[in-house]
Amino acid sequence: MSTSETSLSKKIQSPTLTKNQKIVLDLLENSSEPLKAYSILASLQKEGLKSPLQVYRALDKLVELGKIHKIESKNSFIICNNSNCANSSNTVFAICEKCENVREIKNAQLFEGVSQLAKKHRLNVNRYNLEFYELCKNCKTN
Amino acid sequence: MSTSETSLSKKIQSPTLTKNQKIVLDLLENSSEPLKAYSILASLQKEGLKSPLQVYRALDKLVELGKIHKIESKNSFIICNNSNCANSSNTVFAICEKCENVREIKNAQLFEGVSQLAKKHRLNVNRYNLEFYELCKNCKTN
DNA sequence: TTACATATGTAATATTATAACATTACAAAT
DNA sequence: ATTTGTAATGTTATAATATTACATATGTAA
Repeated sequence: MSTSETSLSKKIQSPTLTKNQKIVLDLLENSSEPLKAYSILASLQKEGLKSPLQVYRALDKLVELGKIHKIESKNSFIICNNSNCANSSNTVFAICEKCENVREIKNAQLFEGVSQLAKKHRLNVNRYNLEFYELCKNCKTN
Repeated sequence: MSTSETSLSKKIQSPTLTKNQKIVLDLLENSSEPLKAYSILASLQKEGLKSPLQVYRALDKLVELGKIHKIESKNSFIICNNSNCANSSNTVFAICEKCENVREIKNAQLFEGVSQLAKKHRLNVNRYNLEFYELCKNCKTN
């Protein structure tokens, strides 16, 4: 093993995920919609998950790492599709008022705009969570 | 009874609250912080409330009327201190990351700013909920 | 009066989340 | 190689939050 490899093999910002974290992240990555903790548990029982706590612990960690987000108003979790999140941890979602569909909005200008607004109003904000309620395309046409 | 009185005595936008709604609103009005449903229940048992459902029903109605707001990330409810809410139903909160203190921000320009941002980014937003995470004054000095 | 919508009371239960505690895995330091 | 510390795990039990279901009452408009 070369010395150079050892010094580089340790990635600074992203610790390797543990088994439970990996399978939970995997499930969310392959889901088209936010999932709830107990539904994750049900789906992953065949992979060995046995208790809610195992799920919640994995979820907590993944949120902390910015790999997923919690949709607070729905008690559910969604994969992060935004490379910025690991850094800023700000989130913007559009939630359909009818079908409850959720999509994360990743628009650097919008992010920045909200931050600027906060600054302008003398708010010393570490991070924020913005939930826009709309009528999604599908629901609008139907 | 004069005819004029009958025609005016019915206020358009604010139905009279029922007993349960009134006592829940009262409690929130006199609270310096957001309250949780079951803590409201405990506080109001002497007033006759007996079941969670009575509390949740009153809360739902009050939220619908814009008299209170739900802080989604904390499962708690806070009195609305913003005369705009009945109309716009947009909400902006500043939440302390340390002590969990919550204050509602009522700044028409900020409200409008966020709406403008949404519009600018082609989002057709009915209403929004914005939660700013900060370190509050108290926590900052300590 | 009838009919309707809305609110109520009550019990049971569903859903979401955490506490407590014993154990294991792994990496860093010696 | 062993010790030590931190984080993750497994498991049981339970706490906290929220809703379903159903019977009854109340207010209001036709």
